[in-house]
Amino acid sequence: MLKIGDFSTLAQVSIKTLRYYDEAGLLEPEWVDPENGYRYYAARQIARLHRILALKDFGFSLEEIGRLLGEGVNAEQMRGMLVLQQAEQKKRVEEEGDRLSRISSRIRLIEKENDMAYDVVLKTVPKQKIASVRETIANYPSVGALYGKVASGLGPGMASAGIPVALWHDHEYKEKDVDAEAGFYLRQDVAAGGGVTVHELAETTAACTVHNGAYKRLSEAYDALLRWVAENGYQIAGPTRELYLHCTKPVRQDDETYVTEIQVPVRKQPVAGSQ
Amino acid sequence: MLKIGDFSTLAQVSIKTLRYYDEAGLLEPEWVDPENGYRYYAARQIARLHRILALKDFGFSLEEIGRLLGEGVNAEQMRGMLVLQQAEQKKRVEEEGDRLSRISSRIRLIEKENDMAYDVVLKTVPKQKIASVRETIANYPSVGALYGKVASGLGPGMASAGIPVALWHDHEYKEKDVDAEAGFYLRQDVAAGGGVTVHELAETTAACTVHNGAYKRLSEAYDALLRWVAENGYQIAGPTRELYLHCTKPVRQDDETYVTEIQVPVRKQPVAGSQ
DNA sequence: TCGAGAAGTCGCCGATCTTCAGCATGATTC
DNA sequence: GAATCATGCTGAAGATCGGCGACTTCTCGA
Repeated sequence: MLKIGDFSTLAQVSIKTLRYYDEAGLLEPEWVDPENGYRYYAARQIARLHRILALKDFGFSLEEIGRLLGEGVNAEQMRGMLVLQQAEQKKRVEEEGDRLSRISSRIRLIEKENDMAYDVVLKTVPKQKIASVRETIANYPSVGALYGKVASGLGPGMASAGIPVALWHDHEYKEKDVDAEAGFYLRQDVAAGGGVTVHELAETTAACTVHNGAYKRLSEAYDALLRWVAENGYQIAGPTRELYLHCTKPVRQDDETYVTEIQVPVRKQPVAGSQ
Repeated sequence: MLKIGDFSTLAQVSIKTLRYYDEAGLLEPEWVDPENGYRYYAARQIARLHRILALKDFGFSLEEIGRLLGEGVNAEQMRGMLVLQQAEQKKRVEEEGDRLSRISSRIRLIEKENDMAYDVVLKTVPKQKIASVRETIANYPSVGALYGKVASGLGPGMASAGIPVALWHDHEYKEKDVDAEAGFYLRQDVAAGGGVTVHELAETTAACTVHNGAYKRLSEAYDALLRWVAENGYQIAGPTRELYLHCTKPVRQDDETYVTEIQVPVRKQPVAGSQ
């Protein structure tokens, strides 16, 4: 029979923690003196304590451990729980590895540009209704002409139009004959017609960055963004979106107050060779 | 000028969070209406918000982010912070990988034994004074004879003797001529003499398991323990200790109430091939 | 062997850490 | 009149740690 202090020394677990485990029903002392409430442990109980510590290390919460130790869980059930935990742990390892990759990628970008440059953020973009026209246009800047078409096509529906957006459907950079879709996010449903299509963009995960400044330097943002996608093991999974968060009418290519968000839908590249 | 709700929608960050970031001085609205306190944001501020999100993803706390954004931190300093964070993240990735390895190892053990078997715990064993004799003995069980020598050598000093311990100095299993050290942990300093040495065992990290039962089955515990050491990429870094947490005098080889803790000092094996 | 002080133990309450989420209440705007 | 905005308080998560006052037990000297 060991007093809590002795047991604590033996097992390298603090007295506080032992009391907490007692209270939580994880490890009750072999005997409690009804006179003074002193807890007395048996050396044999260190085995159970070790099991608790091991399970805790595996990532189980104390509550889960309580369930695992409490009911008559046999080896087979325990194995099942461990396999589940193993799967979660694998995910965790992968996530932390990805995070490391993002940090490293950012460091490389700073070293290359010697500037804090662009912050790329992975976020889930919700589904979104859009009214747009899709055409093959001469080059990127000429997308501006399409917004007039959308506006006139919508007519009074323009009232529920949100921010202007462009979608680039090509899979690579094109000097000419660009497959472009231009339109407005919609706050409410609106009737299509007049060459304007209303449809819904599905929810997607996208790598995003914001470009503050003139359009002529937008390519720098693209550089950083595509670099990020490649370096972090993603692949492009849909048309790139450009959200014109701030611009003017008429559009000036060199207005430094413009704010543009670029979103590249991505999915994790099937791992090959990574652990 | 965007109201907080619009900005929240645009940036995919909750209003609560935006208010919190304002309060924390991380992202103050471009303008606050003094009349009603309404926060108004500029689209341009999404860039700063993205930076916050990116840094948060890198593992910085909001307080650290505040410092990184607040003072005039230049690209070089930012790089320095990121490199630090990268190092921490590398450690984290490694730790999580190790944890995964431990879970997998445990699953294999259960599958092999079809039993919950032994829980191996890695712990830091503090430095510890010990009074002992070291001799080459015929075989493992005959270590018992050494305790009498220690006891008589210590004489009245036995009063401050703690639990009996054996240290096995051989680097492998031996059938005979075992290099054994036997003695007692000391609660207080004690004079050496009479063939008994008093010295201090340094603090060490050890893989530990507890064997509840007779000594004749102690080898099962060793099996599990050594298996664990090998499977988790450790190597043995000192003499194995056996702590006799519960035993009787005289010793019986088949007493099932005995409790013995085995501690194998280990260090992480120099990684080769792992990331 | 007794007494005094030291050490151990008790339960309880709160702090820690971080990042919000929820709710109440009231003002304002569309 | 409904949605949006404000402030501000509380709670939540999880596993302890720290501190308090009150009691009990141990130890050592006289």
